[in-house]
Parts: sequence; C-alpha cells; structure tokens
Amino acid sequence: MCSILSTRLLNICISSFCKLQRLDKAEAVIIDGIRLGVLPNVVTYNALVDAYCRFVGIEAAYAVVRRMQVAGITPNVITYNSLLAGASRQCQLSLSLDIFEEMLNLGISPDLWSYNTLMHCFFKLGKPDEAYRVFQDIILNNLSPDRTSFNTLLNGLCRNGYTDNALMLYRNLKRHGCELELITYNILIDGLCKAGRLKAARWILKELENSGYIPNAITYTTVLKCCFKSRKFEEGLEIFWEMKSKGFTYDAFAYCTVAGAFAKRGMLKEANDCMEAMLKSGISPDIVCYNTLMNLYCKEGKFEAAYKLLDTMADEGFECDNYTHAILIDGLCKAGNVEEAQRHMKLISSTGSITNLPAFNSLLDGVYKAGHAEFAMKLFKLSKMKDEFTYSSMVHNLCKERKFRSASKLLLSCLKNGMNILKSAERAVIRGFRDSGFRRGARELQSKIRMVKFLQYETVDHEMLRESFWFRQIATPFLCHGPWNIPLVMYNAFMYRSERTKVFAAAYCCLLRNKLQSHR
DNA sequence: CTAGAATTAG
Repeated sequence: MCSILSTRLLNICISSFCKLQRLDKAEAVIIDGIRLGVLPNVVTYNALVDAYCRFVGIEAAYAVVRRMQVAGITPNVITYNSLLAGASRQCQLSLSLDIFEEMLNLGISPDLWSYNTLMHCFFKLGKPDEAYRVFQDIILNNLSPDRTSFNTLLNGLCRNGYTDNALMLYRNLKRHGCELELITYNILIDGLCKAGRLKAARWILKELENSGYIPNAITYTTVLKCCFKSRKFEEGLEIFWEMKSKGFTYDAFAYCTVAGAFAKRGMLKEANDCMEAMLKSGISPDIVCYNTLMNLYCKEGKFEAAYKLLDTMADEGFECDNYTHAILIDGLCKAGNVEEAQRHMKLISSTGSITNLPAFNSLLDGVYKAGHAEFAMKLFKLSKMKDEFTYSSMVHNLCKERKFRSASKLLLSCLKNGMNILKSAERAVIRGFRDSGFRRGARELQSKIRMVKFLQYETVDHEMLRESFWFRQIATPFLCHGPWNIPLVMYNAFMYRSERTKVFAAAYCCLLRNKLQSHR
C-alpha cells in the first residue's frame, strides 16, 4: 500500500516537472526514487515519453521506451498514443504509420485517441482518403467516434477543400441532436471564411450565438482575418478594437493579423505602432511575431534591422522557419538586391533540405525583373516544384516584355497541369494580345482557356462527385434519417458494396448508441 | 487527439 502511494506521489512529481519542461529534474527524481526503493511504473514512463515527444524528439522518446522495456515494463496504448501524436505533430507520416504498425504488432489495440490522431495526421498531409479510411476503422472496430473525431473530421474536410461535406456533416450532427462545442463552430467558421463563403460563415456565427455560446478570442481572430482577406479593412479594425475592449488581445494573434494587414496596405507606420503596442502590453514575441516584424523591416528597406532581428531570434532560441527566409528573400529582391537574396537562398538550401517554394518564387521573380530573363527561364524549367505563383510571376514578366506568345503557352500549360493561375496573369496576356492588335489571338486564347478549364473541370468534377459521395455515405453517415430514407440512387450503390453497407449500418447503430447515452 | 496570427500576386 505504502509503495503504491509513493509511486503515485512520484508520478505526480514527474508529470509536474514534465509539464514545466524540466526533463532533467524529472530524470533526477526517477533516479532518487529508485535509490529509495520507489519504482517507476508505466504511468511514470508514459509521462516521460510524452514530454520527450513534445520537447525533444521522437528518437529521444523511443529511447525512453527502450529504457522502460529494459526495466521490465511493457508499453501500453497511452505510450504509443504519445509517440503517434509526436510524429503527427511533426507531420512524419511514414513514422506515424510505422508506430501504428508497431503498436498492432505488439498486440496493443489502438483506442479512439490513436485513431483520432492518425486521422488528423492524414488530413494534415492532405490525404483525405486515408483519413477517411481511419474514420471507417473507428466504426469497424466497434468504437464510437467522439466529439474530437467529428471536430477533426470537420477540420480536415475544410482544409482539404470539402467545405460542403463539412457543412453537411455539421447539419446532420445538429439534426441528430448532438451537442456541439464552441470549437466545432470555430472550425466551421474558419473553413468557410478561408473558402470565401462569407454568407455561410455569417450564418454559422449566428447559430453559434443561438446555441448559447459566446464567441471567444479564436472566433474573433478568425473573423478578423476574414475581414482583411475580403478587403473590409474598416470593419476589421472595428473588430480589433472590440477585441481589445473585451480583453481578447492577451496574445499575439490579433496584433499580428492587424499588423500584417497594415503592412499589406503599405501602412507601415501603423503596422509598426501595432507591433509596438503588442510588445508594450507585455506579450513575449514568438516566431510569428518575429516574422511579422521581419516583414515590416524588409518592406521599409531596413535590412540592417532585419539582420539584427535574425541575431535576436537566435539569442532568444528561435530557429528561422520557411516564413522567415521567404520574407527576407522577397524583401531583398523587391529592394533590388537580388545577389544578396541568391546568397541567402544558397545559405538556406545548404543547411536544410527543406524546400521553400515561396522563397523560390520571390527569387525567380527578382531574377527576371533584374534583367536576367534567360537565367530566370532556366531556373523555372529546372525547378520541379511549381505553383500558381510560380506560373503567374513568369507570365506577368513575359507580358511586360511583350512576349505574349510565350506567356500564353506558359499560361495554358499551367492550366493543363491542373493548377490555377492568378486572374491578373490571365488578364495581362489577353489584354496584351488585344492592345497590340491581335484581337483574334486574344479571342483564341480566351476560348483555349475556357476549353482547358472545362476539360480540367470535367475530370476534377467527376472525381469530386465520387469523393463527395463516399464522404457523404461514410464520413457523414447521418445524411439520411435512417437507412429507410436513403434516396434510391444511394441505396443502389450500397447494394453493390456490401462492405460499405455494413459500415453504414454500424455507423448508424453507433450514432443511436451515442444518442441514447446522451439522453440518460 | 480537435479551432485563430506571419511570406510570394493584385
């Protein structure tokens, strides 16, 4: 009895030190405990594994797992959930899969947390199919998805372009009387805002308030960002003042959003004031704040200050990320110092192997604008990674040189690759043809664009239809009130796929179960 | 395990 109590005390001690990121202290306490005859158990080691995952790395966490095995303690689901969450946090998909497999091999059956984490990981990596398969697994393993499962699903659907499916899932959850959390509404509002569907977002905001919740700082920041994105600057500022008066500016989020919006409008003084107000209110800057400041210094042309900021960041223990480098490289290019930008690009590509497409895009644009058109074209052709900005920048630059034929070729190849191009780039080429007297060329290009888009849309659309259908069927098994209300078309599809029918039935049963439980 | 901020264009 005594030893159980002591181990419990030990665990409380360990978990406190782990939360404070004092892993050295935690380790010391374990050694002291062993010396005094208090042996650590699974709980002790699990706290350590989680802390190592969060603050050090997966490898270090695995070292703890090996240590516990040596000590004769078998890792359990919670150990593996921590490892899984750690890998997911770092977006290491293959590692997550390995961990999951290892877990299965050891005969540890995953619980809801394991599945939720895995699902989140797949969504984060832009693999909604895999994520959906995980959701299927939850049901096939006779587990009931909880609120977090649905929140993760909603968030993942929104982030992967399935806003409609997310909305449908939301409606069905609501219709079945599931109690929604504030976070659920926030997820949806953010997803809808980012998809540019302001009307729907406003509607959900209203439903949030109708269900008795009060919008929190996150809701406000989401709406704030949305205002600036849709160029409702004044409205955004008003919301910011409201946030201030309600005490929702206790962290850096709102300040960085507003400062970023000011900077984009060229109102550098106001942006600076905003950041200064933030620092004055005692918020300690994080990496995003530093990047926002970096952007301001670059836009103002204060490169000395920018480099000094790099030193400050290093002193404070912050490592530069892709944003930092992209901002600096873009700033240097826009200031006409392409050589320095190239030097910095070389520096970051020599130290890390991570690709930084925004930085590359800025540099490419800078090189072209500095008069090295051929070199830029060579870089463009050599690069494997291209996005809509890469193409748009090239098209714009070609148009400036009045090379409309090459520009239109590039534009069409961009669309054929299934990528969008900025509307401005499209307009530039068409206007270019028209203004230089090639009215027919302009018309031809327009119809070609329409054609390519149509073909693209056709293939994409079928894909989307099918996808959305499966999502509706499984991820939102509550689309219909019951199997008896399924539209005939869907019913036929169920008949073809007995396995999916089974999943649907299981999902429906589990929903009923949840409903019954919540009524009790 | 789930929600908000920072970069490229216009």
